[in-house]
Amino acid sequence: MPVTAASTRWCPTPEQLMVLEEMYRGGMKTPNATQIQQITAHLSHYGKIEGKNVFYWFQNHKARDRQRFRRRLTKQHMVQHHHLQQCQQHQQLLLYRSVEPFRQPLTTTIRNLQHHLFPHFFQPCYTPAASHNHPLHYIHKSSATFLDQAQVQGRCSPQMINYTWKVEIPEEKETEKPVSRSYGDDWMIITDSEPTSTCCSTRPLETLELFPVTATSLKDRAYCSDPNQTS
Amino acid sequence: MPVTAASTRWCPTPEQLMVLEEMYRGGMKTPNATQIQQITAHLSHYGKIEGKNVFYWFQNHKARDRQRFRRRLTKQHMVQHHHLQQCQQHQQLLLYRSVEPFRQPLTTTIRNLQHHLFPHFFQPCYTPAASHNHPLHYIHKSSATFLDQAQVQGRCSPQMINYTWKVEIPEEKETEKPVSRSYGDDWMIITDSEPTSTCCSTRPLETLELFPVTATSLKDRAYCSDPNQTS
DNA sequence: GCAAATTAATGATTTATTCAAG
DNA sequence: CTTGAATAAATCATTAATTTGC
Repeated sequence: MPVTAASTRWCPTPEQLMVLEEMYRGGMKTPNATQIQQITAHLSHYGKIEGKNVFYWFQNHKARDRQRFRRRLTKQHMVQHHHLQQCQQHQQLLLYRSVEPFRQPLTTTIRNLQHHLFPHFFQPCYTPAASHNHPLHYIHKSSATFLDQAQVQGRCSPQMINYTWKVEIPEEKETEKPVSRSYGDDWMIITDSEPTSTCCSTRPLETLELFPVTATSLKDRAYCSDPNQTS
Repeated sequence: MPVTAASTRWCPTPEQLMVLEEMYRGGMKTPNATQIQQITAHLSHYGKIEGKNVFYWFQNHKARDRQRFRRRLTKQHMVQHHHLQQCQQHQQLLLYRSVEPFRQPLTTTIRNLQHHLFPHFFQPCYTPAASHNHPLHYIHKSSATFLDQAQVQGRCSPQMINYTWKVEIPEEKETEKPVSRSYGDDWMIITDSEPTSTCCSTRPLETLELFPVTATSLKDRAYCSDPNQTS
C-alpha cells in the first residue's frame, strides 16, 4: 500500500451527484460526447472530474435503473397499481429521451426535445454548502443555459467518446438534414483529466462555448413492455 | 437515398484486412488506444480508415472468434481431438496476450510480452498488389518495428479510447511500478478521420513517433476452461 | 468510541447482443 | 450472410457504509 496512493477512482462530490441525478431524472440518459464534455466542464467547478466519469456515471446509472426496475418487476407478485405506476414513470422518461438520427431514423420525428427538456431541468432546488468554489445554484442556472442549445448534429459513437472538433456552429438550426450527413465524423477527444485535475483552481474553464450537440439513442425498449421485435 | 451518400461505414481493403488478421493471429486481441492509433496510421496507407474502425474490428473479431468457437463446441458432440486442438490454439493466444497492469496486478509477473510478441507478428507473407500507395510488405516491416516498442505505461480504458498526450517516454523502462501509479490517466482520443480521410495523399502521416504503449488486459477466461475464479 | 471485518454501492472494464449496411 | 457499428449486460474492483468485538 503506497503512502500517497492517490485515489484511483473518481469520487463524486454531492453537488456533482445532485446535478447528474437531476439531469438523469430530466431525461438525459445517454449523453453524447459533446454533451459529456460540457457537463464535465461544468461539474469540474465542484471538483475533479473527467469526461469518462460522466460517461460511466450515466451508463451505470441507466443500467442500474433498468436493473432495479426489472428486479422490482420480477420479484414476487407485484401489486397492480404499483406496476402501472412504474411503467408510466419509465414511459415518461422515454418520451424525454433524445433521438439519435442513425439508429432510429424512422421511429419518430421527435427531434431536439432538449429544447423542451432542459429548461425544466433544474427545479428550484435547495442549495447546500458547496464543497468547492461555486455554490450549487450557479451550476443550475448555467447548466440550464449551456445545455439548452442541444442540437442534432450527425452521427456519434457514444460508447467510445466521439468528439468532433469542428467547433463552428452550423447555420442550419434543424434543417431536416438527410440521415447520412456525416460532418462531425471525426474522432476526438475529451481531455479533462489534466486540465481540471484538482478542482477548478488552475484555470478558468470558461464553459467551452456552446456548440451543437448530437442527440442520442432513443432505443431503450424492454423497460416496461416485453421485448417484441420483428427480427 | 442521397445521391452522394458517401459510404457510411468503413470498408476495409484487402491489405488492411490482411494486416489486421495477421496481427490478430499473432496475439493482438485488444489493442489499446496508442496501439490503435499507430495501427490506424499505418493502415491508412492502404485506404481510408479511422481509429474506431480498428477498435471495432478487433472487438468484433475477438467476439466472433469466441462465438464461432463456442458454437463449434456446443453444436453436436465434438470430436475429442478437434476440441483439444482448439483449446490449445486458444491457450496459445492467451499466452501471447499482453498484460494490463491495473486489473491483474497480482496474477502474473509476465509483463511486456509484446517484446516477444511483435517481432513474430509479421510472418514472411505474400505481397499482393497494393491497392493504394504502399505495397504490403512495407507495412509488414514497419509495423513490426513500430509496434515492437510497446511498453506498459499505466492504466487505460479500452472501450472509450483513452489517450495520454504526455508523450515523453518515462525514464523507467519497467521499474516495478506500484499498483496505483497513475500517470497517463488523461483522457484523450484520436483524430484519424479527417487527417487520414482519403487515403494518404493529404499529408505525410509520419507514423506519429513511437512512444510507450499500454498493454491490455490479459483476462480472457472461459474460452476453453470453465470460469474458475477465487472471487 | 474505534478500528478491524463485512457488506453494500458504485466506478470502471469487458463481453454479449443487437442493429443495419452491403 | 457477413460484418461494421453501437448498446446493453455482466463482471471486476475499490470505496463507503455498516456491523462487530473490544
